[in-house]
Amino acid sequence: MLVTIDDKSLEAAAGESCGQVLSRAISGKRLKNSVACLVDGQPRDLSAPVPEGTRELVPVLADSPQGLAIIRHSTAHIMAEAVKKLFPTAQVTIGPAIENGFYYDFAFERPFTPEDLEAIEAEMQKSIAANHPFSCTYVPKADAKALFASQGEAYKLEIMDENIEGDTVSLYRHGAFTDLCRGPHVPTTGMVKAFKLLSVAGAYWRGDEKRPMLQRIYGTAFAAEADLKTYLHHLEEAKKRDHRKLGTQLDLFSFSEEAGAGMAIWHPKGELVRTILEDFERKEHLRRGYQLVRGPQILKRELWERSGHYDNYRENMYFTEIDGQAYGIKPMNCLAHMLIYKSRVRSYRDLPQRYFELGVVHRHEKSGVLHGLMRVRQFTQDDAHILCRPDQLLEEITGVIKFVQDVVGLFGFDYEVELSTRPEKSIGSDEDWDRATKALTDALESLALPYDINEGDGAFYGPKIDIKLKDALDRRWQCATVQCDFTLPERFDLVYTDADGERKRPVMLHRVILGAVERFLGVLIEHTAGALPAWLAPVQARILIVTDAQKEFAAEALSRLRAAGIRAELDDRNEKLGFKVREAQMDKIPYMLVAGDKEKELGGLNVRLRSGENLGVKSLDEIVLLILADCQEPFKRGGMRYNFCSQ
RNA sequence: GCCCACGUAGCUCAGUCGGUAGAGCACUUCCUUGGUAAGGAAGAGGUCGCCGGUUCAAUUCCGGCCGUGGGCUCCA
Repeated sequence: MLVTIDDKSLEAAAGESCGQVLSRAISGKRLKNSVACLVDGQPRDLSAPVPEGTRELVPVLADSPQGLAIIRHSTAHIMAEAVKKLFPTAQVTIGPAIENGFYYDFAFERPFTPEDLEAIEAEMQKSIAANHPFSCTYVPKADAKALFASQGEAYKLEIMDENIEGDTVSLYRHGAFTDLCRGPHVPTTGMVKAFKLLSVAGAYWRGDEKRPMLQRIYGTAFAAEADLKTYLHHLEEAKKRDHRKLGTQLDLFSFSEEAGAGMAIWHPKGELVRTILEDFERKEHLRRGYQLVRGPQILKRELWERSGHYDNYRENMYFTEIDGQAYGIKPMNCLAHMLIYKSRVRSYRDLPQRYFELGVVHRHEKSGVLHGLMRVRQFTQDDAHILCRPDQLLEEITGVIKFVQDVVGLFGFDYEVELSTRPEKSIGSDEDWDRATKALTDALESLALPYDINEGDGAFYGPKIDIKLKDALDRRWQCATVQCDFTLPERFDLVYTDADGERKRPVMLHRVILGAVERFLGVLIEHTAGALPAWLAPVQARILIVTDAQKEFAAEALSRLRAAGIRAELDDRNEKLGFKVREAQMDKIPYMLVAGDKEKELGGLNVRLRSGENLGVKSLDEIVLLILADCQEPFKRGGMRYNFCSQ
């Protein structure tokens, strides 16, 4: 795999390409599966000459992550070639590889249509069939600018002016198409074995909404046709898990054009799930020393002016007027929590104060960003504000992260952690920022949580940790977050009397665990494909009768299950058992309890799980214990306590 | 907010190159009492998102609005 180059072989390799040296050292087959190589860790074309001083060469295999990125980026070039050939007036801009594919942004006078995409694909196939080599040349920047200027490629000129330092640029050519590019690329276009163009969408030039809107064509490519098929199949499957689809199918929630965009309407089953989840949250917060509080839905505008929300967040807020007095509908819960803190004199002994509220907030999100339950205009945050002394910061942050870990672990999510540090525009002293950032990193490290750093992406008032969960289509949604805040305590003049009798400023932590109940449920529905764990399932058990000879027996069994606290229902319709099982399966009900003559005689019910497994006939007592144990199981595993029997 | 696409029965979708519409599931009634993913028959259900324009005539063409989807920007 790894080819070490000593001085002697480097001399022998003089004038040879990396590919030639590698082909001598490794089997031809392996080289055939390679799309590029790493020269001392740097990705390079196989056709590149071996640079002086090279110590090692490593082939990059087509199906490795790096290999896929190179294939995808090369496919983007082939796509740009096809677009320029079919639509000569289109201007090329940039076309990187991304997580599951690639895109290329074009400036063109009319929108691309699905038919255009087909034509582009066909044109790409021609280029691939021709098996053009990708070649790299280094030219003076001035020459490259002359070349792109002659082709009317204004965006490429801008990139050279603003983004490329030095006097030399690299150009990649295949067939008749030349692009400004750093590379590397696959050796020839024929190495692209499997690709598909997926969609076209608008995208701002340089991601700036004040710049022109370009057209972005998304596509994907894989090392082999089978991998592409698998991926496309995965996309289809993921769409079936879409929480918007399942929300309708399972009758959990809906949106109504009449009610308004971004306003979820919770149906009985959905509201039940929410209630169970919120009840769980209240208990877990109380266990961890939080206090339950509740603020008003609208507060006087002056308060929002004082907090800075009016200046910084006004476009996202809704306002109203009462008796000539202006009010703002809360987009956040912190203000009332601070008023609670201020309602009496606080001693250092009183800290930390941890105020928890399932706070309903309204935010005027731009219409284009609304997305099912994931992005709505009214939502409920599991919000808390912790007011503590600076010396308590580390312990409080650690406690919050541990809390998040417990909850995320309970549901078995994949997640990513990001630490965002001080942005350019920020307030507060260096000392405060350093202490807060250190507290956040110390907390992450003490819990051995891997994390990425988002330099300069913190809030203007303090650094933060974000935890992002993935949805069915691999999109990331921010859920939990912990933010340090020195500003609001300042603005609202929050103080406590310290041991030395001095009045001091507490630090405020803003934090959420689930984030928003709505978003979290959206992600959870996709994560579980709608088969919610038994403790959260709106209907835990459904009794299915075989004939109406068991109606009475089944009704009796139902009331016994309900008396034991099981959320059960009865399907005594005049339908065949197979039909009822099918419906119960589609409703994702964890326990299907069949009542036939046999069961009636034995005084029990036949237990079928939604996995299809049949546990045989069990007594009602056994069934109750079975379901309750199933409900407790995730909590036991996570070392949490949540008592179902007390409900 | 921006670019593009879409909006037909409760749900999933056909259809109409301008002459007011159809299927499956669901719903109601009847037959069927059937043992682990769809038994049968009949019936009912739509001002084709809303408002305007063009036209003898608009669900169909045009415009505006509302809503949804894929992205961009922004965020829990």
